[in-house]
Amino acid sequence: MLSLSCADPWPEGSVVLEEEVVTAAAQSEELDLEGSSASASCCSNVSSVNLDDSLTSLQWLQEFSILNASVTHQAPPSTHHQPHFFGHQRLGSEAPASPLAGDPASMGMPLTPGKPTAAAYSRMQQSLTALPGLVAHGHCPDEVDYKTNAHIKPPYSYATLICMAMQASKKTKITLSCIYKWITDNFCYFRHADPTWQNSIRHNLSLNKCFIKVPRQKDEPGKGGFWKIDPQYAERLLNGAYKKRRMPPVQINPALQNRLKAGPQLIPRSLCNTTGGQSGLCVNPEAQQLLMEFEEATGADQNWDPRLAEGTMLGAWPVGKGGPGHKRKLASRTAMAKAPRRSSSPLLSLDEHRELGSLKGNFDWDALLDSALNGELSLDEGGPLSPIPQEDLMVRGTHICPLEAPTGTADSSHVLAETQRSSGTDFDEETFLATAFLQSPWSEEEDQGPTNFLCSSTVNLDQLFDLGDSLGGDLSSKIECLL
DNA sequence: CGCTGTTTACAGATTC
DNA sequence: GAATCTGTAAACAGCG
Repeated sequence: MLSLSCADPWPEGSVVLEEEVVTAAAQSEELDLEGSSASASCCSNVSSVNLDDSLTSLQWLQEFSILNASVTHQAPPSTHHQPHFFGHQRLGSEAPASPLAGDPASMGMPLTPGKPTAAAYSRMQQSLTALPGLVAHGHCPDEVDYKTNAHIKPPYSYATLICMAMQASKKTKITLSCIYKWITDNFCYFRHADPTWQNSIRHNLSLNKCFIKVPRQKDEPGKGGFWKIDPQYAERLLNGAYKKRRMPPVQINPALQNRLKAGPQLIPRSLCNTTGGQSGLCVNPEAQQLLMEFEEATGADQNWDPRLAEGTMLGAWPVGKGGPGHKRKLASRTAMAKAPRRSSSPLLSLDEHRELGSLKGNFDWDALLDSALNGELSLDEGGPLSPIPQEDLMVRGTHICPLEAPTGTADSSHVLAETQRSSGTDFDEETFLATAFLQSPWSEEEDQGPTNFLCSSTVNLDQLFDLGDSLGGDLSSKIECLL
């Protein structure tokens, strides 16, 4: 059974206000695509300049398109949800809505804009319309809200997911259960999926040299150790981050599928959509109808892409010869149907709940992309919340020295330019952007208040955390509270 | 007992 | 087609 009903870490009502989106969209219109405005940072400039050069520079961004089968038929971007590539959509400034509260995924409800979604992709797409030839796929995917869409497997590798979780944790190290927690919180798919993915996570952690195990101190309670990203391999991982990985067109969560088939009584309460006065009412025929409509729409929209065309709806878990693990997954699904295994553990020990405080819905794709492209992220800053010690940051053999300028605008381009010069020519934007991505704090509340000091300063919070850890967990907790 | 972590094996996808 | 990457499955041991 689902044991994640406790995983609603966000206060009720912490929804993303629609007007926030509108405001952000309006703000975005003030930013020019050329990145020529003063407010548009150098990163925007860098990106836009290089956009003409190579598709690969934004290939990792196009990753957002590969699983767009989930279609919401939203109004054109020119209306309400104004796409904006370089603008700010500070959704993260609001505590994100709980992915479990009114989880539309279980019903195939339309996807919500904003949050861990491909909304940024939409913004990018519109921006890219001015850049002929860059939109390789030639389609305009709507938003895939991975946070609430349980039907579509996120197109990210497990290593990337781990990396994201580590980033979101804002700590240098993170426990396995926190990784689980973050993934399930931010990717609805995994909340409903067979927990074998956790095995893959563990496998990845153990196997991938990018991840270093940090043994738990003897006096530290809890199970297992911590994990962190090895700076030595960070760049390699970053290059892999968002690297397109071919995935089955639509991966309907089999566990969810089984529950849907089994009937509403099997749908956990946490998955019930409580909106629209349906509180407590689990998946009803109407909801299932919505699911069917969703699936039909998905199938219809897959027509544009032959790769997606073979995707089907319920029962279409990796179809044909494609799809990883299609052989054994069959048996697995069978077993799953018999007993939808779900981690019975609460995933977290009590002492880790505090640790998870910084994981609460911090993942803001829009802000992430915006930050990366606005130059808020910079290699020089090391990112106040970067888990990668800035002094260790290597980009293809080039040491990125921390600069003194606290803001990553012109300095970022400087770094990039310097890097390009020093490393020859093969430093690409993907690396830069991906690096920036991983250096980015998930923008949220900490944008205000005391955090401003930390964020704007050159203080390396990792070092701070390390210091805090060395001095005692209490201090570390206090530091975290400041964030 | 369940979670954590390691290891092995295999297969599909991607890259060169 | 080989190498590599990634995902999946499973067995096993250690630990709390």
